[in-house]
Amino acid sequence: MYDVKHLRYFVAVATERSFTRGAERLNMAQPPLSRRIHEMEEELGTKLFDREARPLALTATGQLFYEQAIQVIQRAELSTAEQKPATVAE
Amino acid sequence: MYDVKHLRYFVAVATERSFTRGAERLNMAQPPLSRRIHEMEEELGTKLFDREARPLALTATGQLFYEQAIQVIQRAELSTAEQKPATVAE
DNA sequence: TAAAAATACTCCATAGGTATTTTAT
DNA sequence: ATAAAATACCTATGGAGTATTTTTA
Repeated sequence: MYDVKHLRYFVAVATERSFTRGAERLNMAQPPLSRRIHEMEEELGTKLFDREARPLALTATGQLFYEQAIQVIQRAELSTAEQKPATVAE
Repeated sequence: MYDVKHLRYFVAVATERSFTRGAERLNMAQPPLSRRIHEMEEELGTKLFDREARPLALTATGQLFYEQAIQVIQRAELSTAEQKPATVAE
């Protein structure tokens, strides 16, 4: 997984427990969001969501991945944030 | 900065202190690498490299960014690695 | 003047949109 | 029957390549 944007997609779906509402939150259409998640699952070789469940649920792997995704996103946000205020280093 | 791949590009140039050698290390051409770094700089609104210096040097901001980039990359590597050992939670 | 980096294009792959169908309740 | 997710198709943007032109030491 190389694109932090995709991690945000995953987190949106996980948070909303819905592709439709996740897409709304992300201001994008549902089909491309579903596809992105599918491709992430293929890339990882494992399901992130249990689509049988109602409402949509994370698999055990999905839950692990969720924790990790949050951390990568936070790390990435920090790193950009810290550049902005010309925090000129020593 | 959303693409971890781009962070790797940056790290390659910073490590090699050269766009040309960074591109070699990444098995890509020099021009697109230069462009990506430029776009990162634009996005951040600040220079990451001092191109006057030779060998090529990181700016103070670039050094800060380097530390952060390393951490994001490591975090991202960990998070994918941890999925693989298939806890294939159904 | 020789190296390294920057431009100027061209091309293609990826990602997103819309319309529609399928699937589960 | 309905609501949500998946599929099909189309388009657009971004990223990479090659060729070439600056740049600067």
